[in-house]
Amino acid sequence: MIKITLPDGAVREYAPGITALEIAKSISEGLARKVLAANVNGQVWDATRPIKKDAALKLLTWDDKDGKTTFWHSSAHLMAEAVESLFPGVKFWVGPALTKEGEKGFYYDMDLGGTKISEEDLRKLEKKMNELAKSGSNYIRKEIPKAEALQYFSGKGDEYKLDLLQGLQDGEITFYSQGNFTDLCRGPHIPHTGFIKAIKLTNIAGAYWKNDEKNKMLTRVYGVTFPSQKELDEYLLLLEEAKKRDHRKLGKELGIYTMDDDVGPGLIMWLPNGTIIIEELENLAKETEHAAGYKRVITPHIAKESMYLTSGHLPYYAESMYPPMELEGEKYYLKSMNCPHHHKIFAAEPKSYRDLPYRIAEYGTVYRYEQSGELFGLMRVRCLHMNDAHIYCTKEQFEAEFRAVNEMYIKYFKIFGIDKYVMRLSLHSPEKLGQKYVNEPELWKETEEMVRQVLISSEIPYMEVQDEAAFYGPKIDVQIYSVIGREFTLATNQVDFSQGRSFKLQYTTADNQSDTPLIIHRAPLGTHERFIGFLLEHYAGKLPVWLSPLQVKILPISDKFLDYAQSILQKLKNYDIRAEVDDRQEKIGKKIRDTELSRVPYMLVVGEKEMTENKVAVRRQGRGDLGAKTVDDFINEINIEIKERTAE
RNA sequence: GCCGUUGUAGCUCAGUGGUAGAGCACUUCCUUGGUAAGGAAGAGGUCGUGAGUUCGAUUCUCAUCAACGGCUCCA
Repeated sequence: MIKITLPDGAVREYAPGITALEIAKSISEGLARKVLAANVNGQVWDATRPIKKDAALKLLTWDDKDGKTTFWHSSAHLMAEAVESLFPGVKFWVGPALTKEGEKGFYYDMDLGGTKISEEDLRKLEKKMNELAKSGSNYIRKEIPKAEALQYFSGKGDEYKLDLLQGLQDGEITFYSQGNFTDLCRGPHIPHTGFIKAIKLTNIAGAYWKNDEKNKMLTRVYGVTFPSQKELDEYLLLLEEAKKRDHRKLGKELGIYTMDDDVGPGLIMWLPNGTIIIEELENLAKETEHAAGYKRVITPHIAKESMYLTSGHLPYYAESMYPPMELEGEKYYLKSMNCPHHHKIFAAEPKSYRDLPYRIAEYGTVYRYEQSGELFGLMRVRCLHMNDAHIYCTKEQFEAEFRAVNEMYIKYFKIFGIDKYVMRLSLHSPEKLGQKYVNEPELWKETEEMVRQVLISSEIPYMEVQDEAAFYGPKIDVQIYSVIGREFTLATNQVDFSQGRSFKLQYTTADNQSDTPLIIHRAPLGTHERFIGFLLEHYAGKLPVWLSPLQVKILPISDKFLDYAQSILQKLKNYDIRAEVDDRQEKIGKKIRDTELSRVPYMLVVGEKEMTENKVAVRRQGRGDLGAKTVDDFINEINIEIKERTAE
């Protein structure tokens, strides 16, 4: 007999070779009907795989992350079976479940050999999958010797699976079959296809083989499945809801920004409403930076080629810059970063250690030639306005400065109520030294450790990622997700041990020597484009009062009270409160509805009663009637909310 | 840049080988109405752009631009 330890600590004895599914049955039939897979000694297994030795066992159902992953991976196999029956001769690459935060479903990459697949085909495939699922075929695991596996796939002329086999050792190769479909697969799988009750193939996309753009492009079909139609419906509804929060939709609805074919792709024009948001953000940045000892500077949008040779941008990042324009025999580039200009400002006057840390800030406009397929609303654009600053400091000052920058992030995030983010320590890749990264192996190690120590001692939770550093040094990135699940770097705090030397930046030390400062590049508010895109989604368009382009709408009950409404408008304007009167000849219900939908935070309803008492009936967007107040009381309260930048 | 889809009024969308339609928004008039849609009339589009097929193209074909969904990329 073998001992099986369950998650609650209970130990049960079974005959060797028992499966997780049989164990589930021994506990309860109901449980057995839900088991998708099993965690055996920390590894996810088929629920139908015999357990031969003592083990810790956790039964996995739809409620477990690993249960879902197994379910979706098995769904990918089911889809492959359907594809093979509709498109004979198709060759498959890999078909994993989606595992990233917030993602649901699976895909399968395939080579259809020139056949194009359409939306219509997806519907046919769904139908086929439903048929196959109903048959309830078991997923059958088989261990196969490598030689036999090689023979099988070379017989089929399947170069993709042969390629996968190359990386596998004899003895670790398994095939899985269900119905008429057999695939090289590590597994695990759910017991049978009958679990898959609701199927939706979501889209067709191209994907480079092995994620390398030099390779052939395969066809990728995405799909999502659920154990019940209800869950699929809920999921689709959720997607619809997310679309409503998409910053591109909100940006249009709220009159934040526009783009135009004649201006060019990725070039944002900020409408008056968007410009108000920008001005408020810049005011916040100015106040914060002023308090933290930064000085503001302004630099031009272009510079000569020679500066970008010095900075290292041209050798490392020419492809991401707009091509140069030639004037008077010189090449000029649109700037893709502000740092070189700022370095020149540092160098403009001799510096001593007494001048350090030297902190200069600018909402700098930069231009980046992003690939056309990468552009994405406000989140990925070609002209952006960075909340940029550079701190030039000594090695001794570095830690305190770097820490202060992190603290500034956190202060900002509090204001915006941003609590879902990931701090990412972005490190270099040693094998890319001299290509993607400046070739200074020792300095890389040293500064990476320095940054890590700041994070650890500040007790900031973070994750480490290789090959995400800037070319001049490691950085801390703050990662966020758009409503449709795309990941972006919102803010960044970077160390630069390289450009100070490239630009021959110097300061005089206390013992009258010369030294090169370390540089911190930081952008806690990222760029206006990405930050406002993020804020629109974060607040679902309901911006806090201090950021709202229009803060108050005055709604007279009828024309008779227009004068009174105008007098209130004047008072609000005296306090720089952004307000308008709705002077349309509409009923109050209509005015309220329209104002609610346009997400103006405060509505002031004024009629006979309010006019005689010199009051306003206050209504808060999304919350309804708050009752009557005197105009002065209302002004005092909203002023506090604006000045304190209250989060909601 | 690559694969795929889409492109009709300010917005959301319908439609057709014989030069276009709805709802909302807009304008005017009636209505002066107390907390999420009062009524009527009107104006508004060379159907993304260019070329081809055709007696005739917004509709079919090709090219091009842009947007969208992915891939690659993201200093």
